[in-house]
Amino acid sequence: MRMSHLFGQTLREAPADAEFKSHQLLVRAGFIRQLGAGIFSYLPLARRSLTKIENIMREEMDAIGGQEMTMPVVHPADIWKETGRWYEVGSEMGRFKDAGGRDMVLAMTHEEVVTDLVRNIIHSYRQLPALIYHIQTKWRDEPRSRGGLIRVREFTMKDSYSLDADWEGLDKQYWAHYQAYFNIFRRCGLDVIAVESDVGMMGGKLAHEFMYLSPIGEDTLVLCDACGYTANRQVAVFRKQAEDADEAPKPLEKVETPGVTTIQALAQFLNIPESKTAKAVFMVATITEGQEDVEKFIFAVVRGDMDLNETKLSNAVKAKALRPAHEEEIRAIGASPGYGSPIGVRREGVIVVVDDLIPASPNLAAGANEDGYHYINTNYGRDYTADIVTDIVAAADGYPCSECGAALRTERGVEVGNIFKLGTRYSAAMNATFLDKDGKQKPVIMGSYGIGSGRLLACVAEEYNDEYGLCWPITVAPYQVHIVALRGGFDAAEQVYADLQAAGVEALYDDRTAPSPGEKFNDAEPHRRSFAHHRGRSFAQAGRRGIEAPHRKGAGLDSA
RNA sequence: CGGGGCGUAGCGCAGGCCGGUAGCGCGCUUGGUUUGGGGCCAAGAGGUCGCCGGUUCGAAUCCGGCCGCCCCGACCA
Repeated sequence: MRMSHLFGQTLREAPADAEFKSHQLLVRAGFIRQLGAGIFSYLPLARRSLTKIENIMREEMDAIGGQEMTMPVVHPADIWKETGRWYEVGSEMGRFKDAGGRDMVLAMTHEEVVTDLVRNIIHSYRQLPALIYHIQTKWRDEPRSRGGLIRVREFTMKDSYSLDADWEGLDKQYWAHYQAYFNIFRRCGLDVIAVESDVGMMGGKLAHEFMYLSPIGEDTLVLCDACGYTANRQVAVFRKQAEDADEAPKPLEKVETPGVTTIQALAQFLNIPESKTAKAVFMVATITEGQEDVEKFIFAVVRGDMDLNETKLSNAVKAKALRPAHEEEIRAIGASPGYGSPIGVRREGVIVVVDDLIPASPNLAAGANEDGYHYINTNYGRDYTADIVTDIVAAADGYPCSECGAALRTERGVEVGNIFKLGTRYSAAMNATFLDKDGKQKPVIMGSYGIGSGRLLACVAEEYNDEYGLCWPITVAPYQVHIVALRGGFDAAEQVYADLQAAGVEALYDDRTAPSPGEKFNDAEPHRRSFAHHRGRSFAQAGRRGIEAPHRKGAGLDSA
């Protein structure tokens, strides 16, 4: 490609609103332009890199038996109504009506379409297992897109779907993806770790996320260096140790605690550790009952020194949405903000969820549902009971690992891929069944697996840059070679460019006559091919010594 | 959705309080000069000052509404 005709422009300054390195550099280097919030155009350079990433994904998918296809971006809402997601997913789903007034959906993922195909095509166990995939545009109306290509609303994703007759088959395809994903990220030059994750709106059984560790990540990961346990904080578990578990229950007592509305203040006031207190957290959950959404007040109790994990709580009550309760709602059930207590609150329309550490923890201080008063020596079972007792606490730095007891550590990460064991959630809902060997109709067992190509590109950019600009791994670089022609060397550069093209090497040739050498070099930097070959006067004079091949971080090809 | 900020040339910004000719740097065009890290000189092109309404003789500037974008939080995977 001749740079004189390359569509795109390098910028000296990044747009003021670009926060992350990857965003700044991708814009400055002429890879992307923003059209609207979370909506980008991908210029020729970016397209080339994306194509390379997508071809790597194709190769790895094909290697585990995948067949590429293409499914539509616009779906009739009917199939989403069949699985219930039309009702379950909120404003994140793009919806509109077609000219005939029919409800339509912009694809946010493709389980429904796959399942519709499956019920029309798969009839017999003889057609299974199968693996299909496509690379297609998705729309997710994130309430808050940000960070350039890291978090966008319109994006392209490689998503694959496994179809099996039995659970062993699903397991096999799941772990095949697990390995294939590591291969894909490694070939793109990106180090990732796999963590156990929440199944979220996919509603499956087992899920892993592939995380690029970076401070810009929006997910918190919980890691154990001793045994290798890794999980998204949303689902991370840890070993719970009760404090004074064998202490005998003491009599319940109401004490005056004026102005003491926080756990910290309470512990200080009573001169006890925070671990000897119980914390009440008030939430309101939207729960689907039949076709209807109802709001339920959630009264959650965790030990005072720990934090509520909203994902765990949300899963425990099967909530579609969860938000903090307003003060009026709290008062309405007979509780008092700052002095909340599970003892003596209204129970109708209220779900009391208690962390499983609480029943093992005797004599905790808690609120008295009366401004200015707390109870001491509350004991679960004797003083109050819950509708649900389960783990609803967030793991944190230093907590003991559930596997080995060593101290856990947290890190930030960006989710670049995920794999889900869906099971029969979609096939059962949409009646996608096959006739098995034993002559029985059974729902197809499914898995779904995604990697966002733009986000992956952004993460690679985030990882591979230096003070001059981007320095792509050769597998992702838009061009393998960058030739800069300087005065006195144009003829030689033309020749090299022709030779490289003839040899099938992807070359970007800066044939522009106007810019000064400094400009051309600087223009080459943010583009950052892995090599820059310069042809100039010195080349004409000194022959091969005029060739320079700077080898920087990210370059992955031996010098020719 | 809550809080905050910003919309003036392709990019980065000034002007706004105190209403009266639309400005700077970079980029772009033309000519000259220069040529190994964004050099220099000269001449140009390019703007419904986000949109709608109001106040006023007169609005980029003051007032109201709306839209868009960014950040923090909530949310989501």
